[in-house]
This record gives sequence, structure tokens and C-alpha cells, in this order.
Amino acid sequence: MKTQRAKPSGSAVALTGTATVRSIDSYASTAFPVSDGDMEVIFATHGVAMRARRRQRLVMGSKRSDVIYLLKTGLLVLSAIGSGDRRQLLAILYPGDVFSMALVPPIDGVSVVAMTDCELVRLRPSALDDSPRELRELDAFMVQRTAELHARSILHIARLASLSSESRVAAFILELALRTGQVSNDTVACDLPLSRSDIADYLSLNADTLSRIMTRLKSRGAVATVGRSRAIVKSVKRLSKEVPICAATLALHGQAAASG
Amino acid sequence: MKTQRAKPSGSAVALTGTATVRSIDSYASTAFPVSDGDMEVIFATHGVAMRARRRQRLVMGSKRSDVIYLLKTGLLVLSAIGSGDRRQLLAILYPGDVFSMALVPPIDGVSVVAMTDCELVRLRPSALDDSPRELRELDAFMVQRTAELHARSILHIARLASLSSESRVAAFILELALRTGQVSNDTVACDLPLSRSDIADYLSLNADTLSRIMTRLKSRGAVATVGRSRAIVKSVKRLSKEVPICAATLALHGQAAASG
DNA sequence: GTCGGTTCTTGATGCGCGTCAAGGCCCAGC
DNA sequence: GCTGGGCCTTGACGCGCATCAAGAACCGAC
Repeated sequence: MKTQRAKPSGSAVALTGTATVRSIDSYASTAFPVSDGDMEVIFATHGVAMRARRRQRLVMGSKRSDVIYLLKTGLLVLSAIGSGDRRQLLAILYPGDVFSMALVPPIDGVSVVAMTDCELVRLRPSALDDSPRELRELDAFMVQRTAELHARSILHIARLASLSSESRVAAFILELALRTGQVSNDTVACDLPLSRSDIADYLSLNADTLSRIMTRLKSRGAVATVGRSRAIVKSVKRLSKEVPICAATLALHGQAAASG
Repeated sequence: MKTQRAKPSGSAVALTGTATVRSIDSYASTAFPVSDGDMEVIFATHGVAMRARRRQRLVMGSKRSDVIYLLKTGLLVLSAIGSGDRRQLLAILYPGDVFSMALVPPIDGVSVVAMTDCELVRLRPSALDDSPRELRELDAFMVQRTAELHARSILHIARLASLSSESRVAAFILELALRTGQVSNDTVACDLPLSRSDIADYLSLNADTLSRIMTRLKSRGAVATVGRSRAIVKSVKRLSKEVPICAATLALHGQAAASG
């Protein structure tokens, strides 16, 4: 029997449930890409370390609670089930990103899902009420990080709106590779923690169409794949030339990857 | 002779040039929708009032300067010229919104353009270095406002990705009407400061298609128009029922309009 | 008022992508 | 090894939107 692309890929059961809480100190020494060194201390001291497994859905507390989360390792996506049936991925979160309910519109069925095993820190800003200095630093940190998230969302809008679907896919792989992959010369390789359907939902494409596009990109030599879950961008330069917005991707994600 | 939709609508000349600087006190008494009352004082005291004319392009300083702008009245759009030719509008800014270069990805040809005559305030956070309290308040304010902008951008992504073009147009008019229009019962009316091409560029549609859709919406009775630049949403309830995301639009923009 | 330019509308046509359907690939379980 | 069930790929086909083109409505200048 053929299952033909079950709704949210069948593993709905595994998705529910809250993330497991671990002891803090296991993360206290981990480096993560936060500009201000003090920030690491603040999160380690006042935050609660958490861990999420692949495909696990993170319960983000109630509506407008003030809880914020910091992603230390792994990959998260913001997903929504458009009332009908079609799922869509609205944003991708990389290590170093923060997120909270305030950043998300009140759409039905939005949630944050782990695409890989993740380590994160939950922080309640009110826990810092005693030390104004730390609170101030946190605010400054949040301003900067939220602005970066916004710039990335705007970039994503630009990609969705102005790029052909083929360029969209190429730009997506480039972004992921710059963030999570290994750079060597002009070539970048990375794992694809998102399935084909996930990628399609993120780029607002059909999974079938995405598959066709991947085939086209491969046959043209723009990207290569190793197995199903690993991709290689052959020439970043050439890609940036073909797809102008990729320059912005490089600027936004390249430096983040370099510093992280 | 037929001009047939000239590139950025011909008025490119009028677009260039910096916004005119006016004296501050002419705005000092104006109410604007900022949650914290102190914020108004901070901007009035340390900021520089500016005014922009319809279709004027705002020069936002160099790359990563720390200047922030607060929109007091009018409507701004974030626009980008995709390297080819196609312009796109990436975001709409309403009174009470703040923006800075940090919120914008480094795409070629991005700029902020006034869709109506606008009043705004330019503020350099470093001007507040002397008063830590105000600096702290500004940070907190920025966190909140940037988060709201992000939520709106995400909502826009959701609309672009999941809605039929007809629903997209309806949702757009609803948003604009809730923000800038007059509500009475279940009906909302508003001016359309954006031309058809502008709207099309924002919704990533073709201007011709948009025109067809408007005709369809009118003949179906969902919206009505008065002249070319005024629209009326006949029944907000019915629209919210047909287009699920409109509920989120109501939540995000309805309350802002109510408080503003 | 008339005129010129812009913006909007509407028609005909073609292509891209979504959809449906059938198979192939890959991996886990036994 | 084999088998079954997700995933992924690939084909056929239809609809929706972009494109091109022409004309209508609107608006300001004079």
C-alpha cells in the first residue's frame, strides 16, 4: 500500500510532549555564538537548560508569557498548519537565535519543531529583576538578535517573492550550508536535516516540484547530493552571480557561520 | 503613446533626495501610539523631527549606523529592486513603528519610501548615553516593537505562502483598513495610498492579475471601491471566516488600530 | 473645456507549477 | 537475506497566473 505523503509525516505522536529538562551545568561551559560574553553567563546562571529530540514539538508556554528561549545547538523551525491541511514552515532558527511568543503572530497551529536534536536554554527575564545591569544587557542583546531575525524574515520574503523556484531552492541550500555546513574553497557541503517535504513547505513549493527542481539543479551541476540528506553547493561564487539575493544571504549568514 | 507600466512608475526623480528636517516642537504635542508614555518624551527630547512627502525615498544613513526612526503619521514601505527590474515591497510600516538598518537585510536597492506624507522622528541612541534610565527604556521599547514587526513579517510570509491570490488581496485590504481606516459595525473603509502596482508588488502578484482579482472581489461583494483609491470591506466577519489567517490579522492589527 | 500622461482594466495566449498517479529508492525489522 | 512502509522521483494533465497588447478611465496642466 502506498502512503503518499502523510500529513505531517506520520510521526505526530512523537511530536507532542514537553522538552526534557536537564541540569544547567552541563551547558555552562559550551561556547555558543553570542556576541557579548556576559550573555552566556546570564543565560547559564538564570536560565534552565533544555533538550529537544528530532521532530519534537516545543511547547512555548501560553499566549504572551515573557519566556524567551535561546537555541544553543541544533535546528528549529517555526511551523504552522494552515487551517486546511497544508503545513508551512515560516522560519528557521539556527544556534545563537532567540525566540519567544512575542515574535510569532497569533496564527492557529503555530509551533516550534526541532529538526535535529537540540540544546536550548529557557529564560524568564523577570528572573533578572534583581540585577538591572544584567537586565539591560539582556535587552540590548534581544534588540540585536530580534533585529537579525527580522532581517532574515524580510530576506525570506524577498526570496519567495522575487526568485524562480529553482533559484529559491538553490538559495535555501546555500543558506543552510553557510550556517551548518563545512566550507572549503568555493564549495560548501551540509546535511539536510529537513526532508524534501519540509523544504518544500518552507519555500512554498510542492514536494513533487521540489524533487524535479533538485534533479534539474543536480543535472546542471549547481548542487550535488550524497545520499538523500546531504547536499553540496559546487560553486558559491557562481551561485551568487546567478542569484543576486544570494549576496545578501552570504552577508547575513556567512558571517554568522564564521563567528559561530 | 502608451507608457505601459514604466519601471518604478516614472516618478523616479521625485524619489531621490533626503527628507526635510523640521523643528522638533511642532511634533512635541502630537499623540502617537507608543505604549509607554515616557517614550514619547524621549523621542521628542533627543530626536530630530522629520517630514517626508508622498513617493519620497528616505535615505537611511550608511550601512550599520545606529540611527533609528520612529514613524508618527503616514505610511512607509520597505522596497527593493530585484536586480533585474521587478520591484517588490517587503514590508509596510504604520504609525508607531520603528525601523533601522539593522532590521533590513543587505539586499541591493532596498530603501524606505513614503506612500503618504509622513511625520517621523530620527533618533541616535548614543544621544541617550548620559541617562541610563532612558537608554534602558528605549531598549525595552525596541525589543517590543521589533518583535511586533517580526510577527507581522512572519504573518506576511504565511499569507504569501498559503493564501490564494484572491484571499491575499482581501487580507491585505483588511489589514490596511484595520490600521488606517474607519471601522463601523462590521464594515471597514480606508484609503488605498498604494497604487495597484504597489499592492501587486507587495503581494507578489502581477498588476494585471491584481486588477482582475479586485474586479472579482467587487462583483462578489466582498469589497467595494470608491474611486480608485478608497476601499471598503463589506463584512469583516465573513472575510475572517473565509480566510482563516485574517483572524491573526485582526489580532495583530486590530488592537494596534484600536490603541493607536 | 481640451490635451497628455499615467494608471487601471480587460482580452488572448502560453508556461510553470500544483495535482494525481504510479513506480523506485532506502532503511528498519525480522 | 527478504519484506514492508516511509520517502523520493517521475510522468501526464489541467488550472492559475504572468505576459503581451490594446483600450478605457482618471488626473493634472493649461
